[in-house]
Amino acid sequence: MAEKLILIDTLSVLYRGHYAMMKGHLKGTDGTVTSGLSFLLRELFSIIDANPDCDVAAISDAPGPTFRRDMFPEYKANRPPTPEDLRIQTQLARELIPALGIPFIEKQGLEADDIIAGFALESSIPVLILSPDKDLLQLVSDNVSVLRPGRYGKSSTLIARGDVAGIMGVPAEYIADLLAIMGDSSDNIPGARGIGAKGAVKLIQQFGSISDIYRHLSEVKPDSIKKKLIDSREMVELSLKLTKLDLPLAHDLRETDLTQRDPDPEVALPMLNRLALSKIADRLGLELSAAGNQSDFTEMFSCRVNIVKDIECINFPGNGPICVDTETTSVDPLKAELIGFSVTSVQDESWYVPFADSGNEERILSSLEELLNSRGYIAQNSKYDSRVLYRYGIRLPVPSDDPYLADYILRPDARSHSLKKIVPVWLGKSMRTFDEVSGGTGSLLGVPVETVAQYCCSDSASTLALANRMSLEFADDAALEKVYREVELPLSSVLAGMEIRGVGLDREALRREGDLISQRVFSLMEQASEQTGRSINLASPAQAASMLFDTLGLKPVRKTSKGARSTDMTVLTRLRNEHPFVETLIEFRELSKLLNTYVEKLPGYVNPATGLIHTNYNQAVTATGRLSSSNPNLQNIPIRTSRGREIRKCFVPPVKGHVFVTADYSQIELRLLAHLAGEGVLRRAYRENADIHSRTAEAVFGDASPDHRRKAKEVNFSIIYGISAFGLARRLAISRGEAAGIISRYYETYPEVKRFYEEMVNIAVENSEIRTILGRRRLFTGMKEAGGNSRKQMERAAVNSAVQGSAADIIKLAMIKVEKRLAGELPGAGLVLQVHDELVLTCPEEHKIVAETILEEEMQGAFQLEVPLTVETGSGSNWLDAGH
DNA sequence: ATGAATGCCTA
DNA sequence: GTAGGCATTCATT
Repeated sequence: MAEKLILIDTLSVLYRGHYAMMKGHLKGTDGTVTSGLSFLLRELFSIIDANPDCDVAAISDAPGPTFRRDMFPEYKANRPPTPEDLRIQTQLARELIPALGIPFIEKQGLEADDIIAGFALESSIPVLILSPDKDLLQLVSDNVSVLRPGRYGKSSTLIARGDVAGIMGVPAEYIADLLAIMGDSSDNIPGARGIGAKGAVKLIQQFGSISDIYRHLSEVKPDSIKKKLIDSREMVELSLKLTKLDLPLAHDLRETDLTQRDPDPEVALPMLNRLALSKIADRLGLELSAAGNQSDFTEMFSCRVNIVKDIECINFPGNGPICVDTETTSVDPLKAELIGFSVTSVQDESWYVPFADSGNEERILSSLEELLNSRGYIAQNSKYDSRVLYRYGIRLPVPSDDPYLADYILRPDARSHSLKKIVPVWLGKSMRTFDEVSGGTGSLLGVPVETVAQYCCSDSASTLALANRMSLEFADDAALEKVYREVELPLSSVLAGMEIRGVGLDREALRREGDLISQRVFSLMEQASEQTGRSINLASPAQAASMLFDTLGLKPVRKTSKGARSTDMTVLTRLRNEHPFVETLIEFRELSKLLNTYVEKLPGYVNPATGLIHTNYNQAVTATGRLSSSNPNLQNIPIRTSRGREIRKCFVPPVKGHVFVTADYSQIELRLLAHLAGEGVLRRAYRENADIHSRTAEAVFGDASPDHRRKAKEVNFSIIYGISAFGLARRLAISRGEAAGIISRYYETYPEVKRFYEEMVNIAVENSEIRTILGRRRLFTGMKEAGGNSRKQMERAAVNSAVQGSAADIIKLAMIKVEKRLAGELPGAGLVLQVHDELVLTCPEEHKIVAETILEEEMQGAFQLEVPLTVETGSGSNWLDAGH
């Protein structure tokens, strides 16, 4: 007797896969589109792999009419004909699936849903249904779960009894009722006219089933809903017959043998071959006849696995750092519960320690902390593990290696630096994915400990192997190795600390500000309809364009990249005096941005356990070496407008009695330009502590009037972005000719800047890379071949990378130095925020002067340049007041 | 539900 | 003109 019955909603999965994979447009050797089929087979075998002892049936709709059509002729009547690509794939599935040894079932007059329901309801063993379709959620029970296939590389989700209400709003037994009320346009199920998903959920939550609702019709609250229910009664009851899956299993199907059989290579191989589905063939151990198909098969990474209760008494071979990998319940380090971990000390031997419910948690943790601190440690994306372990009381030193960061330094152009991606690159082996091991459930909790141990040990063993392999790669590039070992590795500990400390959010103040802003937003919406005489969704750029250029007759200024008439800020600014509605739209845009992005989103990021916001600093995403911040992004908190500043005010120190101390580099990128370009005039100006924008204004315009100084400031910034006459013209709202004149006068004033620009372009072309002041690389390939705008764009990026990347290097050095000093001199203080040229720390109020001094000294002294680095500091009880 | 398009916040 | 993250709309899935 099998342990589990797996039912595949074949066509739904195939359809979903076909659409989800459209981009790839997988094709067989004869051009047959296979996106959906390939997705279906992948999902199917990944479930089978995860459930070794299971019965399986691939269920399909039979062609031809169904009993539902007899009952309701319009059923599924509004469907467009199946696209040809899909029709072919369904036919292929009919032939291929049985040949692969998977029972394939369809029956005239029945839909797949009915057959699945029949099997599921009568099964005596647990049932797992693979389907993206929400209709089938009505079958979920203690015995039946639904697995939704992952979309676009995301992992699949397992929906068990307790999960349905969370997803759909009502428990499984009411799903059919829910669908019958809300209707379904794709199946042409009518439902109650005028009641949508939200209304239907509300009704069911309040009254229960459809018959309950109609029994209590008099109690239904808004009369409008009551009337809709009365009007649609017949349709709703008919709809329920269509949505409800309660047919008993047909007799002839009851006898079907659902055990898996051996594949039939005679039929399957030629098909797989023709369709170029070699991965599927590999999986089945079938050998494809065509030559060359084996070459993409790589050996799986493997290691010896020991499952142990504790590591206390183990003598780990060697004396180098220990490689560790944790398995947890979440990718979010604040939610993650430790399931277990593995340690590897040499080569390919690993120890796995199950942690959760071990009954021995304290001893395990203390022995792990002792081991990692005495020998040093290595981990893939160590910041994650160190944050998880921090919550268990473990304090870790700076990691000795982290292949995630090493790969970012060695292969800055790689899209992902994840373990699964880099192991094949560096070690030539492939890795089992998390999804495969979790059986697509997204969780390791139900997975046998032996499997988890194997997976976890492979991770830590491969991480150690990577560290060793990648160390060799650094050997002939001392500068690059320094960036990795002396900047990125120590910085990862600094960032972990910053994320752990978090920042406070004054939710009360934020809510008050939000109330003010939304009041104003409402009145702007009214104002808009008065000004234009029509109703309009101000949030829609398309509607805004139609209003401005069709209804109000204003002249379009510019096209968007896709040819639509642009309505962005630069356009609206020019149209400002043409019609009062423009001003209304501008203010609406500002305020709705603040509301949607900050006021309404930030409170959701406050961690319930700490009461603080813990952002994530990503250390391996940007092209230039900068950090980025996400969930939430704290590097784009408003500051320019007065209402924006009110939001910044709501950020407060994480500890009572503390203040924020901020420090930012003054014009660090322009100073770096002076340094890197060796531009004597600029250098002298900075050494004399001159007002650089005024100097530029005098040189370029002949005087430093406020307007000329402002323009000169823009010009100085433009240089850093890789100047172009076109861009500067747009920025300053002047003609391209005038902009070109300004640029040439700029270059006459600072000739070395022009030379520097050309030098950077040359280096990028010749070496296919640009390096920062510390030697960090960014690759520029194909510049020789590129022409026109694409070449120009690469040139600007190359110049900017040298400057922006070097600034990133320097502030990273400063962060490491600041944290070190704080740890020694002001324990209790610590960095909390970095915004590219600004650092923010938190410290007790009485230490703010010392803290300012430390920030200033360490930031100024982070790296010696030919020009001074200057820093402006401030302190206060919120982020706005701490700035200046 | 997803991704492209558009737009806007930061340095 | 550089570098990011993330919001909504809208069409397509």
